[in-house]
Amino acid sequence: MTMSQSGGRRKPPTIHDVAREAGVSRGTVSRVLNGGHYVSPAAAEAVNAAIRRTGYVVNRHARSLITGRSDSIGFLLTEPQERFFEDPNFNVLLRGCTQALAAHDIPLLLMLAGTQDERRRLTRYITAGHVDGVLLVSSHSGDPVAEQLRDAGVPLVMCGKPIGVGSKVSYVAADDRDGARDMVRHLLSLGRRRIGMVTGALDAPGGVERLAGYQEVLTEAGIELDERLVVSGDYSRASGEAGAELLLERAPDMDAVFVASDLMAQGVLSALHRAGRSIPEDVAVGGFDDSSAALASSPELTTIRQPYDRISSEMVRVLLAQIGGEDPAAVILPTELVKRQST
Amino acid sequence: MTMSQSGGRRKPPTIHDVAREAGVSRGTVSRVLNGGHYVSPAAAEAVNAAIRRTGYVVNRHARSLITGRSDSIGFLLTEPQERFFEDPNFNVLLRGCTQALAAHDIPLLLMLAGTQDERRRLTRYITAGHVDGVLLVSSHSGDPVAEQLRDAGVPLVMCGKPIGVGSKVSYVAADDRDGARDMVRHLLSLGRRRIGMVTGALDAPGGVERLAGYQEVLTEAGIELDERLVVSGDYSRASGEAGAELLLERAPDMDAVFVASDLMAQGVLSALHRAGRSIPEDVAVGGFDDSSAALASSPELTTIRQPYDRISSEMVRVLLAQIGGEDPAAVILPTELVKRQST
DNA sequence: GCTGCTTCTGTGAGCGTTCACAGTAGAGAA
DNA sequence: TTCTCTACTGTGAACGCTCACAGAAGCAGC
Repeated sequence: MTMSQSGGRRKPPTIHDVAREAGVSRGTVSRVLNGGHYVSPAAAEAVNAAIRRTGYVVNRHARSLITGRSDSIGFLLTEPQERFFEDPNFNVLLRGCTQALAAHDIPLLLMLAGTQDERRRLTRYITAGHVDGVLLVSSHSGDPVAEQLRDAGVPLVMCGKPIGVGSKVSYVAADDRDGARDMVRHLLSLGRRRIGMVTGALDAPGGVERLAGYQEVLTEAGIELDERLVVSGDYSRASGEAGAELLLERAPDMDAVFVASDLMAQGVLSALHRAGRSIPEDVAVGGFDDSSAALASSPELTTIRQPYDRISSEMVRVLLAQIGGEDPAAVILPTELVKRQST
Repeated sequence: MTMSQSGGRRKPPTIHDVAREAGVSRGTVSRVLNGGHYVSPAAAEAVNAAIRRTGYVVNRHARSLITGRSDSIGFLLTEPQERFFEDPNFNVLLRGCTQALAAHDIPLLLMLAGTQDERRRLTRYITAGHVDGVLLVSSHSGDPVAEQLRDAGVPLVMCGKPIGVGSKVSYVAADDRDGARDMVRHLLSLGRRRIGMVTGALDAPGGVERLAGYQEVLTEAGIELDERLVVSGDYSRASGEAGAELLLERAPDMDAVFVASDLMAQGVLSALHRAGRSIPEDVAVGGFDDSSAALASSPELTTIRQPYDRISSEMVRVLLAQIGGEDPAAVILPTELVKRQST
């Protein structure tokens, strides 16, 4: 067979070249390219052979011009830049989405909107139709961007439950409350009774739910809630450190802490070490996420695994469905307790 | 020709609408859009007003179809996926490039090629002309992808010096050797004489240069090189940990270690702690990168700062220049010693 | 007057696709 | 025969833009 050579090639082959090569018309080649219905087996075979021989690749711009679709989707992160630097979760999510989209041969456009200006610029870009849909990640939800995009009719899926409940925006989230429950039950099963908590950001459902799960299990166990044992954080490492210091001050007899993210738990571990507590003997520490931070900590962190791979693949699935005309959907995925050395 | 109005407005305005609105022709609008040369001030003003009034945004697909440019560039990472999860440097680079491109209103397509299959798929995608150029990140260079893209005539800039020296590929890198020299001189200035090293991957210039700098300074200082003091790593946290264990076994009298990346230095710190060494009293530890890992370590890491923000902006600058027809270029940026608690 | 030059403007063509539609061939039914 | 139906194929027109080119207007020099 003829090898596809890379001689003095200047312009790439067009659908016309393929048609001529296969001895058929443009229309037939186009039909083969898009599903292959109403094409005779012989023609399809000839076209495929011609495509292989010429090294033809469809010109996405020409296709987009007529279909009105861009066949690309945006990954929009509306977070201050430090969090993107610091938090491994974004990475995992970004990678998962990129791969899930790659399976559909859809490129991902990375959009980082740390500032107000960037947010405006990107919103305009998106609403101009340059992407077919948006995967939106933002831990402080109640984000105006989400509503703007939804109102502009842009297919949209958020990671984590958005704050406006009935707002008709798709989202995929882990079962935060259930995960929190599992962790606190685990700490109770180890005989701990003075269990503190460093919460996540409480302006978003994720943080609220994890706190609720903690309170729920303690109440069930007949343990009175002690507000000195709860401090709030914002998912950053620094807030974990500060939170632990505050807890030690307020409740020196604390024998366990449930921390709403692994990154914060890293900060908690530092503070506890500094205070001379040994882990898990004096204080057991439980995290949330099972991010790479959990393994990088010493001791390695017992944590609640969020199924990030499934979260990202579900986000993509729901988004593509929505682009295909389906209604917005909410997906809640189960979490899993991962026991390591810190408890 | 009064047929364009038909019920509720669905389609976005085109250049034609703007032209009619401004009372000029398509050509004039196009000229205003692309630089505004050969346009009278009056016409330019009318066009801009019309653009504002109609909310017109150029259709990039139509433009790309005729110009042949896609006005987007790819960020290609050819690394096994674990490294992308683990290493904060990629994040910083990715963010820097995204922002530098955003300033030119150029979207970034994220391309992750962990496997051979993905590499093939993405190479085809790129050579099909779907992006105007590629920012290539790969710590194990000598990457066949780089040569393939270069041979296909795709504008390309690598992060870090590629292994084939005269290979006519643009790259931007920090001055690895000089950084290593600074760090080792710093350790010497603290009175340390038994200085170990955990190297980076030695199949790429970055790792080799850092080792060379280390050897150079020791030799200058009249210290005999001791091969028991050098172990090789691969930039991963685990390899740092293993490396430190090996060093402790081979040279228990070691009083300092220079580690070729912060992430590996984290591993080194763990191993040293476990062995009961106090830092920096017993062993001083110096890292490389000044990534977020340096601050997340305890004690905080003395390290060599790579100017990632400048690296990314230079990569973008060089790439855009190359797309504009300029020759490939190499840029070497200076590093800086950052003193913290680990030395 | 004609010629040349500069600055500005409008027009037709065409980029590579998809889509709607018209057309063909062959099989089966009336 | 003729008509209908199905399975397939080819063709012209878009899609929204840029580019080359032609032309207009103004001005100067001869």
